[in-house]
Amino acid sequence: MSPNDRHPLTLRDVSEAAGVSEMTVSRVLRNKRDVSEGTRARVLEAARRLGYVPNRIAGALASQRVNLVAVIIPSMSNMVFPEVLTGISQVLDETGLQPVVGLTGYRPEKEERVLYEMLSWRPAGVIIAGLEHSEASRAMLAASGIPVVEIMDVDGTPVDSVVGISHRRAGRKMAQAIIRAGYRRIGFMGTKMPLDHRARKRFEGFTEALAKAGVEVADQEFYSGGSALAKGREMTAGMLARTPDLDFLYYSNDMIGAGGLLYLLEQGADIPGSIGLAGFNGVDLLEGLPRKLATMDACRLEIGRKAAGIIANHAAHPEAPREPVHIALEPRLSLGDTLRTP
Amino acid sequence: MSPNDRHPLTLRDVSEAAGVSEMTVSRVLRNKRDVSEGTRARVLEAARRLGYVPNRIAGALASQRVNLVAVIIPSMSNMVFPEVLTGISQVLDETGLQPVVGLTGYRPEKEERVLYEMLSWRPAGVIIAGLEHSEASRAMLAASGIPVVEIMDVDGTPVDSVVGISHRRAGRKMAQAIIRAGYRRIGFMGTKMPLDHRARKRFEGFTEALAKAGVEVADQEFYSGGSALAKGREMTAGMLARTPDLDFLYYSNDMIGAGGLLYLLEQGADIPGSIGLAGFNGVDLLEGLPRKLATMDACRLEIGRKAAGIIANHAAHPEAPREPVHIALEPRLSLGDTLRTP
DNA sequence: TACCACGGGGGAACCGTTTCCCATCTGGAT
DNA sequence: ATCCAGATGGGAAACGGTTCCCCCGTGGTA
Repeated sequence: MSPNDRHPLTLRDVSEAAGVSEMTVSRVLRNKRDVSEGTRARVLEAARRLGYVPNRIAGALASQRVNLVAVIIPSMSNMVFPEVLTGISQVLDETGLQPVVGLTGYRPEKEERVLYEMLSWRPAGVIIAGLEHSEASRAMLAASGIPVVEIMDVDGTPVDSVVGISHRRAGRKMAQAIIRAGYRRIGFMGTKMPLDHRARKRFEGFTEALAKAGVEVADQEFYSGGSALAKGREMTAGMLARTPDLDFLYYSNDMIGAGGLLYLLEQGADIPGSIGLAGFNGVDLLEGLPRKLATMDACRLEIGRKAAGIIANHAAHPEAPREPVHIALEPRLSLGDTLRTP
Repeated sequence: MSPNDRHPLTLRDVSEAAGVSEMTVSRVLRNKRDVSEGTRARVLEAARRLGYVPNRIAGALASQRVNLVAVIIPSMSNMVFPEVLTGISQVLDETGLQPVVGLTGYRPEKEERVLYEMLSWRPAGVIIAGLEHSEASRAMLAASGIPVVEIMDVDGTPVDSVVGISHRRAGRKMAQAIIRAGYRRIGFMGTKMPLDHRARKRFEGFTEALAKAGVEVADQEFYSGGSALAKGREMTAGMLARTPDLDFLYYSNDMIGAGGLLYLLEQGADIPGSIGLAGFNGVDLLEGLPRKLATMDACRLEIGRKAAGIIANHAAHPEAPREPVHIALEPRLSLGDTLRTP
């Protein structure tokens, strides 16, 4: 308010304005006891009038406590991570903790840099996607001394806590449902991302369960970049031209699955009679499609909420002994209208 | 590495291990001059061996410089803000600056709290969605003394810099295109969000331009919650049942527009002959639809990149005089297959 | 009256860096 | 031999809070 642009306000400025010591101002602003109602009101009024905003950097240094939670994820460009973030925010909002997001672009070196950067702020906890990290990253996480929650995936050895689903199992479950429904000539479409370990694990679980039933993937194709919906369309057209006798198409995500579904509907395909389809993720976009695509829910919101809960819990009870928490959520299969019942 | 869990490592630990002073370690780690190659190597080696991660809190306090950029947006749940964030990250990644995201849920009080929280970390800049803020928020922004970029919208008075499009103009442009194409009985569907000022401005611009042509919106409906694609479907069905003679439907976002499009295609409607459609945003999802929905690109990625660029520029030249930058991007109309040419 | 507990508030040290300035050493010029 | 510049490195004082401990005054109690 007062055009005192000399230098950002400090506790001292407020204390002088209120006629008390800096200590008292600090106590008032942190809602500590040992201050009378009168002084408290005076201090609050002075702080408000001056437009004082405390300096958390100094506060954090002195108290050795930081209200930041590092969240490290590969990307924002598909719907999955934003939804995880929404879950994290929902829970953290109630606790005074603040998420800080870092993006790795699925690149381990980038992940390492981002992690280093984040840890240098001494956050209250780390939420990081995946279980696959560079040696150095794992070392940093382990040495940080703060709670770490690896999310999305449970197939592997976590550094500390973990919240996710088993993608291998998700792949298997889908394969089993497909086999049970009587499909045998199965095609697979997915992203061309060697570093997307979760997609890989789903595919592995999928082929493994097919093998158990004596079935092999009859055709497969991988894409990268571009609009997923359009890619699903193109790839489906291409694959069916190449391998016309397919009776099922498994897509590694709902978006390309939806593209394939729209394409097949236009072609007048008999779904799920002569050809079935399934995707993965359970995005709510599917609700509005002409037919509901079979899919498997990845529990994204819940993963975010649970992970944030673990960090929040540690932050609330700093002295409590640290037990790693391992939560494996169960992806729910939804048959939709594109996977016939046996 | 060494199981020295006593207490997080400090410069002192590294300096002792390397046999130099803390100052020298600090210089090495910040790539400053005045250190011989030999010492530099020894220090680096010691830091690596110990697994030292600098404490930026202390660093920031001492140097009065912070590499964080506050990004304050309403939500992550539609594709628009994640894409803006992607743009911001792309640019900030090159500069050593780190975005910190805060979510407001379109609520001014929440925005105020989040902003306060963010400013208390003394970030290098603030990127905040929209031009409408509470009195207190505007005061905080103005008093903060750091570069502020308001994004998405240019219809209003910015606190400092601004990057966005004119939503009013976007609405007008779309209305003009519709009128020019000869449509006259126009229905509107949008979100029921009194606090989504940008949607409101688009609608205002839209009706204003229609009025100029002597046309009024013949029917309108607002929704909230749920899957946008499904809502678009339902609302379209409902509206056409209620007002069967509509010859155009304008949707406030592409998702509900896509729902409406899918519905009408199923009904075998003659698009764009007897009924036209248009959405807003230019999401790349539209590429894969059976017909391409007419839409208007909101330049989301570019907004993020430009806004981040302004902050990065200020951070790189701290002493340069601060000129507010005003950038109005031009949304591109794309006729797709659902808006006939005149 | 002496004592003590307690409410209310202040002072000093410290958190781990960076900034600023000074000390030392070397080698070449004088 | 002396002087000085440049290279290299160290020391002390911030930075703006919080923690910990102490002080003062008051009022009830023995």
